[in-house]
Amino acid sequence: MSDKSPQQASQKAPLKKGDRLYLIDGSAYIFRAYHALPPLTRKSDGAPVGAVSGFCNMLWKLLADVNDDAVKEMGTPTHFAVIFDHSSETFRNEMYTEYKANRDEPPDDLKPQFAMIRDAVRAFGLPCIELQGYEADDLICTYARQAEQLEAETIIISSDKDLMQLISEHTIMYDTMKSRRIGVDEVIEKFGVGPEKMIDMQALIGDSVDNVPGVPGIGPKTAAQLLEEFGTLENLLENAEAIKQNKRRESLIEHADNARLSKKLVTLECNVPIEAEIDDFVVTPFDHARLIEFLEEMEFTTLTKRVRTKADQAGADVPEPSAPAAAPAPDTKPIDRDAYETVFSPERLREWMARTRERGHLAVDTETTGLDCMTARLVGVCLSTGPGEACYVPLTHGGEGLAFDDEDVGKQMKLEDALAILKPVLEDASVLKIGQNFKYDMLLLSRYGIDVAPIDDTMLISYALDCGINGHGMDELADKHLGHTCIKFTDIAGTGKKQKTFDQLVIKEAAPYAAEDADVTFRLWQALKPRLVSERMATLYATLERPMPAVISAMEREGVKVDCDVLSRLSSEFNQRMGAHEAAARELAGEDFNLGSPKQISDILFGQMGLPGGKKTKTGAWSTSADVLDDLAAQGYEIAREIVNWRQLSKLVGTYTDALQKDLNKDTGRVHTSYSLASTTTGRLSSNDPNLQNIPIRTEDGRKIRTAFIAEEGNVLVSADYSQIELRLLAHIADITSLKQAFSDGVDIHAMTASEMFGVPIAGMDPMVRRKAKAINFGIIYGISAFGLANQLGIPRGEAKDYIDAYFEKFPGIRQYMDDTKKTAMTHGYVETVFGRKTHTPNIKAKIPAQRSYAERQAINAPIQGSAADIIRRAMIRMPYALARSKLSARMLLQVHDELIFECPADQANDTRELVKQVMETACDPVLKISVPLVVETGAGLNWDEAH
DNA sequence: TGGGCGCCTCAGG
DNA sequence: CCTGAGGCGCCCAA
Repeated sequence: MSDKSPQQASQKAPLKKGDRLYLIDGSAYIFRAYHALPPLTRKSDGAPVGAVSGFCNMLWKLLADVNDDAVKEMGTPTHFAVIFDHSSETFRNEMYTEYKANRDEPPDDLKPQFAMIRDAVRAFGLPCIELQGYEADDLICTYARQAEQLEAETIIISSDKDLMQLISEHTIMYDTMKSRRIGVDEVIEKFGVGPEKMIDMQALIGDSVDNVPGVPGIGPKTAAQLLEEFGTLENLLENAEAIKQNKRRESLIEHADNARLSKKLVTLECNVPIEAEIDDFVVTPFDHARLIEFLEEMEFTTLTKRVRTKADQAGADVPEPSAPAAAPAPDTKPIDRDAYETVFSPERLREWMARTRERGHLAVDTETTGLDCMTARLVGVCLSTGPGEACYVPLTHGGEGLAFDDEDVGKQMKLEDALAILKPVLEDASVLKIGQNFKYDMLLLSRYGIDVAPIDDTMLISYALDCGINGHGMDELADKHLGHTCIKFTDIAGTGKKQKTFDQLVIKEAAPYAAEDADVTFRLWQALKPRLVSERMATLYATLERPMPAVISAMEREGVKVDCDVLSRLSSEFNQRMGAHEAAARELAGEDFNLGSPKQISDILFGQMGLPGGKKTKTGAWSTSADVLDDLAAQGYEIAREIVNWRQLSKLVGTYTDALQKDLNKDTGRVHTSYSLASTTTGRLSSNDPNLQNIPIRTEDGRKIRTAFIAEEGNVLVSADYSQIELRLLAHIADITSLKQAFSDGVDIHAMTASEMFGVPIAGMDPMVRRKAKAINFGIIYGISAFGLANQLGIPRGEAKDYIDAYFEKFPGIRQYMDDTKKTAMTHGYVETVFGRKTHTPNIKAKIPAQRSYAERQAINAPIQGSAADIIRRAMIRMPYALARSKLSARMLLQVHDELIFECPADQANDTRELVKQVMETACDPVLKISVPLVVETGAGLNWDEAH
């Protein structure tokens, strides 16, 4: 054993005589569990988890079940570690390239489980041991031999015969699947020789699976007989001449070298340069909360229950683990910008990757030439393996001709070299990648051929925890959680027209800024991730947040095809008509003015022309909004009509027909919006650059814009939208029997509301009456106020109040729901959706009544809007998998709150519509039963207008 | 002169 | 109620 300083040693528990060291052969277990256990998938997202489940059950039994056969027989572990193979290449390949060469790739539904199993080990608070270039067996050998010298008992959990050479008086194996102990006697019984002869035995018989040659014609029986007679392999080979049987003798002589090589291959290395020591493996009390978080995330309900029961018995703090001792509070060094390394050589980068694999996690941040990740180029990569352990890897600084002098530019490693080193780690299922707004980096890296997985996103963790309390940008989070002020990008790159892109920065100056981002991201992860458990948001995060970056970045990268010619034609049509309105308005005003300026309009109308003003704006000016101008137009003031018409067209040109053409990506010929995953307080997404969630539909002119969104040749657009989802959720959440019945019967919900409120029959109903009821239904969802409804319907406040009263009279359950929701917000400070997403409502206790009412309306709206958002998220997360399973090549392109747009080959339109509908309608299954049917309507067409 | 920012208005759900 | 975008107009710095 290497010697350690006393301080370090005192924190450990040295292995001593009589202690029991359990070593799990993790890699072998994974394969066996995968094949032996029935396939099991996680309900929420269909991820395969069978092997993980088996693994967790085994760990739990060994560590916590006093009645477990193995533990009863072997005794409770004092030290415990799980050992994994690191990669397929080991030192054995250097002496024999064919070694394990015919191993197949693990099956697709096993691969993702490797990472999960490592997560499981960590969740159990156990060390996860692996080392580059060595097999798990070598590490096990090294540790077992060390334990042997200390006369401790070693229990190797495996049934691999390669490990049988380790068996001795103090070292045994245990096969948990067969509940079978394998000691010296068992080896002799099975192979006819003792464990000390196992190496020679294997060298003779070989192993076809691992490509160990052995000696042809010699099997276990013969080998045992020969070893019995000659003692050792070497002795046997030297005296092979003496063997009587012709075949056997000749084969041994001919293949003596193979036998010797085989011996080397099967001999385990017991002097591996280990990094973790046995003393570190001491079993410590469970962090039940951490384990439960993981198990819940995996949706292992039975085991979760078991652990909970045990935790309760032990009086453990679940779900509120608070004791500082329990919380992993690593002594975090303060942020030091000068301490970061700038990585120039592939060798150094490889070393960072080696450290990453040891840690099992890596914070990643990319630096690029711009904010649009569909056009930006990669400039550098920032990495952090732990707090303060960060580096910057500059790659393409000074890209296109140097506008400055930077001696470091020439030292940068080649982009493709760096990517080749990074890719295996970024894609390694056993290394967790951590990012802040990771969707951006993932999309960028996907353009460079790297699919980052698995991931955590600090922005989304913050969103799950603190929605409604603060924003979720890195600078704000760093300030709040780390008390650290980040360097702003504009501080180093300047601002405005002269702002530099990242590649134009001097590396020495850029590096601290860049590396800091990765460091901060890592520290934020440390600060925020444990809260998911203690605040019981782990499942929400795992099911509704964590999967989003991958799904959304795929959509963004896909983009949607836009026909520029259609947009141009519309632009000129609208411009022409605007000209006519503008001329008419000026004629009527008798002077020139800017129709785009509310201030000038107000001056003309309410000043010079003396028209009656309606509403005032927040700042006290007369409003010129559309409904005010509509009123004036209705009173016969033509100028108001002209202004309204001009404005509408101006909006369409400025925001859509002209603007969208600029958003066309030159490489793809498509428009790629960006979805913001954490900018709403309800769980909705928002779309920007350009916003494709507010493409007009309500007016005829506006709808023409939708005809410019088209499908690729031979394809169609498929649209699928939830019908009335928010009202349905209101009926479910507030538990309104009559509403639920109406939805089950499939009646016209607004007409039904009108009929109830005003006592008129549905058949032959006045459309105006229905319109009122519809406005009220929407008002209810928004946490109605008489003021708002009056505004909406253009009726006096008193009348609006009468309607609301009539509504509450007919649906008393809704008033009840509203009161209850306000109460919840008051007592808890938050409201939540059907899936447990929280929106915090800090203003609910505001002194100012207007502020408080506003907060109350938010509180009423958030659970409804948010539940709908959760449901469509679930559908989106499942969609890629569902499409693939149905062998459909449809791509999901857009989300507009209750609608999803796909593009698919024309001949798959019907199948796609059917599948999409099915997935969306069953999105709540199986965790939640909604008491109203969710109905999805679909359409298909050559453009978005036709598809809708 | 030009960048930054608040305001108003309006597109969608 | 939840959003994002564009234009205007004001303020401030260079």
